[in-house]
Amino acid sequence: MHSGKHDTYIFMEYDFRKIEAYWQAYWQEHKTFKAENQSSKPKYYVLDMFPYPSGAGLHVGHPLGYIASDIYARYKRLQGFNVLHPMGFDAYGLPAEQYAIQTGQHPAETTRRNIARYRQQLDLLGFSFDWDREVRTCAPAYYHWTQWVFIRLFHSWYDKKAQKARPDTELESILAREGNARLLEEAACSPHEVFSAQDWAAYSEKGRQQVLMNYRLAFLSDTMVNWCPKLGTVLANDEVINGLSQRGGYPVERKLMKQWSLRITAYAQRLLDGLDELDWTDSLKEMQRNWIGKSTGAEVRFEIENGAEKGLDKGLEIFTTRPDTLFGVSFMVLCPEHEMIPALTTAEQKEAVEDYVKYAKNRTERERQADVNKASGVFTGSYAIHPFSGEKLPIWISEYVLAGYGTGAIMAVAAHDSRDYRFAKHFNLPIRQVVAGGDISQEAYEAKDGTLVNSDFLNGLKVKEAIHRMVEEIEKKGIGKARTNFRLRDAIFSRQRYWGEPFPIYYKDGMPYTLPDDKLPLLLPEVDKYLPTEEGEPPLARAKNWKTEEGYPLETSTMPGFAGSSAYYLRYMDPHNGKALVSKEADQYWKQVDLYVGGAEHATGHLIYSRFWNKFLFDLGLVCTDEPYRKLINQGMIQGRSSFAYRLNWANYKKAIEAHPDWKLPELESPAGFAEGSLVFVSKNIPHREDFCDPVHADIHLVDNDILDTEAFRQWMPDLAKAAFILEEGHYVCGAEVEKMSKSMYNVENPDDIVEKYGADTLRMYEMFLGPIEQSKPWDTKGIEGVFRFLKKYWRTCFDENTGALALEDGEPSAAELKVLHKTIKKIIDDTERFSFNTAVSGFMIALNELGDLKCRKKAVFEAFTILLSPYAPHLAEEVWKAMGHESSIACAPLPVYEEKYTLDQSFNYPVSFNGKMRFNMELPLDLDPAEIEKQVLASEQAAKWLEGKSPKKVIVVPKRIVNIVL
RNA sequence: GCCCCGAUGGUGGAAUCGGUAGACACGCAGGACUUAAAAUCCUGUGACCGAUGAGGUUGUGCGGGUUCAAGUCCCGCUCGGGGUACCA
Repeated sequence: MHSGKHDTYIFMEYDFRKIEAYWQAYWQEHKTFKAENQSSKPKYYVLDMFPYPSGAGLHVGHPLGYIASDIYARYKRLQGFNVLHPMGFDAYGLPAEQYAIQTGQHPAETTRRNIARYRQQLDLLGFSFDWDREVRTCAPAYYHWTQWVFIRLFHSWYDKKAQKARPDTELESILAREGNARLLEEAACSPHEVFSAQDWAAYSEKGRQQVLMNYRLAFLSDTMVNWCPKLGTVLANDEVINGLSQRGGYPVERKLMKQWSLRITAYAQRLLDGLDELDWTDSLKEMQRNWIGKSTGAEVRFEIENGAEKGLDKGLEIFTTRPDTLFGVSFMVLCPEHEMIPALTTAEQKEAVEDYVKYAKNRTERERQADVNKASGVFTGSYAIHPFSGEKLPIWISEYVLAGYGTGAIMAVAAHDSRDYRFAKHFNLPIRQVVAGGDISQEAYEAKDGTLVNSDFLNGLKVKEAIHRMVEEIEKKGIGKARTNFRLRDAIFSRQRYWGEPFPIYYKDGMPYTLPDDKLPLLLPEVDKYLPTEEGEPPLARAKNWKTEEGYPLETSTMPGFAGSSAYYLRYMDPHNGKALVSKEADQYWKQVDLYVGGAEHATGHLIYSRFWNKFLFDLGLVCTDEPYRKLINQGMIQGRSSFAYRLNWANYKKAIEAHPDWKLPELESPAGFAEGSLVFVSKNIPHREDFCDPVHADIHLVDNDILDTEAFRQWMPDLAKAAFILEEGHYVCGAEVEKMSKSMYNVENPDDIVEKYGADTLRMYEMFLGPIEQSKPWDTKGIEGVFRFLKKYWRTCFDENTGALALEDGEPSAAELKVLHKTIKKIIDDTERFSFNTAVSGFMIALNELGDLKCRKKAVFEAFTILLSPYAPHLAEEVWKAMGHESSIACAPLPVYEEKYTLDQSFNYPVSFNGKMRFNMELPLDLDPAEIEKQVLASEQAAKWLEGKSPKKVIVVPKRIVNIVL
């Protein structure tokens, strides 16, 4: 962190550098953490979200989750589990490609370098990864299987009735047998025309392929996509945040393009239901539920006035969650992309409608989001007919109706929907209240609470009953039916980029076909530049001979980032298998991830895609569990804690001289002299400092416990060479603020620096000690000394300070010593089980303090203690373990067993309270029953004093807790 | 706007099932050892009243409530963090 003047003293005692280097080499050499695919032991699979290796390397926030999972993995090994704890790299990604575009350097090269750096940093922290199982998504042996799964997705369709994916060969035979009438209902498919078996027989090869495309789980279609011109590619919904790209923050537009998509919507219901079974946090499940966004309601068809003349005799289909408000409909609204618009538009309205559609088309996502509260739209000139009242309802167009949801058309109930209300107010359309409640002259009444009015046969019903009744009526009339909708959209699966998995797809007669399995992996070709071609084709179009042996052109898009990360947990089970993604045996043995640790930011991306991917593989019988991650822990983010020095600004310099002669400021005539090395910094708590000074970032490496190293600060930048400081109590005290960890704020803490100064064991324990694992918190080294002292003290207790030999004694531990030990065994095991690592670290400190008080140096006690400590401070634990004469690594030691008999108390100190207020404590034997306790308490001297002859109304006795007397 | 989560000393946090709030650690103050520093060890440390003691009062964002007993449960707010955003 800063000067190393104390280092010699650290070395004399606990030499963490030597210890950690030794054990890291030992683990690597002995393959201590190698997991076997066959074992008599029960299995446990602990997985971290693998990192994207960025050029900046790891900062202290990254390892937080890795440390937690490593503790748990090591703990499970002690418990006798065969633990799989692998690590790898999510190696495809935009930054490496952006860098390649700028420098011409091959992204594979940058990625390889960054991975090497990550690996080096990870190794320093002493993780128990089985590196023999490392995967990299950009390795051909890995993306072979990403491509292989894509081929399966392409050749599958989703049977809604059976609730599973089935092969397209079955689909073809159904179509040949009976046409698609039934499948339009029973299969997850894109909307398309109904046809008969005879029609199918008459279709050409190309025509059939076009039909099949509507059913495939990986399909090509013209889709409204998020196009990012700056990145030159499309993005998935979860990669767009507030209209800007997640990576880089560039603007994103809506654009109609031919793209690969995954029919993830087919699995919406299963993705929703599956959540109930999972041991995930409620907040994360809730996020996924909202993202999937199930809503139930009804689809209703409205006749168009003179529909037959306009060729619209099929009417207008809308979706609503509030069929109860059908009598409150006063107009209809279509999205600007709606296919019926040309037919609906009357001659008088033609120009206005065309202008509006054009306007809406040119608006970016960002513009639309900025104007959420503005109403805009245009009347088509046509009318729909109310199915019950027969009333004429004007049909409008507005961008507040979305093309991708429901049918892209709504019935507007201005009184009971705030968006319809705003629109009606703006265009002066009628507002008709049909549910009693609220004040609709002010705002829409949206609560699903109240009684129906002005609604014919619904009058007097409660909202819930009315919804039910109306759906019945709609179905009876044959104008619609109950229907469920999901907010979840199909995932756009192609990227117009270089650095990703190539699709195993070639084109024949304009239609895509999959490569045969024996042509996999389809290797990523070399290109001269990582930019799109002049014609706007993706970079792969630059590759020479980018075609099959038969000369068919290959797909030029590549797969998105989530392709490689969707099934990586399976590949770790069997990473070197060249014949299958994962062997049956390996899958049967490891089944699913028992503990998954990673950031909550993947809630609506990776964690959904991955569940979808797994469910698909499950349907194909390739994996044996329906959900990939049984338990999930979201580690919080570690923020930066910036330090500030307070610079006296020139504007206030003269004033400061007058107001504060005690600051002894030199007389300066010009700002030039001021700038040339007469900068003055005022310590944080000097009175009136804030009236004269501006805060400026000071590099946190020049600050220790908020005290600035003024000498180092002067040397930091040339401008500061002659800086002067107004001190308080001999120190310059800095201010601090929590900000994002970033270079520009000079607040990045690098794990290597901490390891260099305190060692990996201290860093590991300190990151855990900082607070609950799920909580976000600023990085602050303030408390690290406490953990460091603990480890030094542990070392000193076990080893002789002068000789370094084991200083523990043989002999039977005393009752008091055993009590401390067993109390600690229980606490550490309980805390580790519930992922409360911060309290576990406290438990070690308490135990060492208590053993210190007892002057305990018994080998038997410290042997058990050291095993408990080994997941948290593995290097030091190994060192002690070896000194005790054990041959093998402590990682294989058996976890000490808690025995209650050593911790049982003979008596218990009962707090006795009167009317809820604590008054005195009374020690009583433990085995008393409540009645006996009550008797003894009431008979006591202290109770008599408090009762003063009165008899208590009530006495509450909670064994081993409290006695409460109510007067 | 909607959904979720949170608020405890100077600081990070503990209190696992409604049962002695503030464990553990940092910081701070005082002391021991030392020529000195570092390292190490000891003592004190929520606030207020009291004499520095005994002792007492008060105290978990705010206002109510349930209970013998509330940081914990219920109702109503305030503030902070995260997610999501015309999803009909």
